Amino acid sequence: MREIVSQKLALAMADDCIAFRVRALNRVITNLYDTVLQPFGITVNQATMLIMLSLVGEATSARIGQVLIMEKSTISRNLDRMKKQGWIESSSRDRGREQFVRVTPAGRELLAAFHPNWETAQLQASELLGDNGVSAVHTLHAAVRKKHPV
Amino acid sequence: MREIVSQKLALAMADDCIAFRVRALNRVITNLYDTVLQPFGITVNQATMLIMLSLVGEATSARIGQVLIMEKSTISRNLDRMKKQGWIESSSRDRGREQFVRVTPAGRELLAAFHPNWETAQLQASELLGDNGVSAVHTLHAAVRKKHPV
DNA sequence: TACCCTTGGTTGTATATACAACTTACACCC
DNA sequence: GGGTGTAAGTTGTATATACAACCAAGGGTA
Repeated sequence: MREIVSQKLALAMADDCIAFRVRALNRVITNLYDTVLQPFGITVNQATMLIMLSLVGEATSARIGQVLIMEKSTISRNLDRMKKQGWIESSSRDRGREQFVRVTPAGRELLAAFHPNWETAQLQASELLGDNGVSAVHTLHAAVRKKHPV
Repeated sequence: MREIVSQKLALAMADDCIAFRVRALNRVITNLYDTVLQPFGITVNQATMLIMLSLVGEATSARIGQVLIMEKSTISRNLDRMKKQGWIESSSRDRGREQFVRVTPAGRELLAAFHPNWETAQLQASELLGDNGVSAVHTLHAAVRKKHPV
């Protein structure tokens, strides 16, 4: 009896679960990008941070978190790895507890270097998701953005 | 000069990047579910595996990977954790290298117990994404499913 | 039978992620 | 000035994830 009940619940959850679907989507898409970026020794996550920093010039950890919707401890450790690679550096504009980081020339070179591969991944992702799928992704991101304003 | 070039590239990537958006979406949605499931000591990932196993009765690691689009090493370690919790057990139907797992009664009880909280997360996610967003998630998942047939 | 190949699973290593606890620097207020 | 609180970052711990390397079992074939 309990088994029948849990079966029905399981079926309902499997049919509707948003998290499962978003997570599977994330794994597949992340893999596409990580695969094409792998020759450059950078992950798609770090590439995203590099792109964002390149755009804004320099930013604090907290600012990166707002823009990219990332947790501060994740950012702290990722910045460490990127500094070790020489792609970013601490800015001289630090004041007190705030530490500004900016992209180094090597970081900018890397960004230009991996751009074609990023295009490849974009193309693969677009083909996989279709035009409607791609705009859906933008719309979905805009929706979560509302709850995490920049 | 190089800076100007990399700026333009960065802008293009930031504007269009599918991976960044999917990954941010994943973080936000995963968080909703993990938060409401936290009192039960289960993560949304493990809950997904529990639901799937409950539906199919029993399955091998490889089968779980096909259905949930998960890498075998991830599954191996997650099954370990779930066994330690007593939610699943090895089935007697093992043959050779294939190891079937199935949900225990305790696992079924847990599933029934957390169902209301899962509903809460579903509601929150639906409100966040809107009706169109929710169906977009289903469509996107169906698209990746095509490349990872069950 | 012996060899080889494929498939299922585990383990090592590294990144990504989140929460909690902690440290430190600033700001504010009395 | 001194206490108090808040905000920025770091570090500990645990899960999730992927790839590579490995081991084991089975199957096929010469």
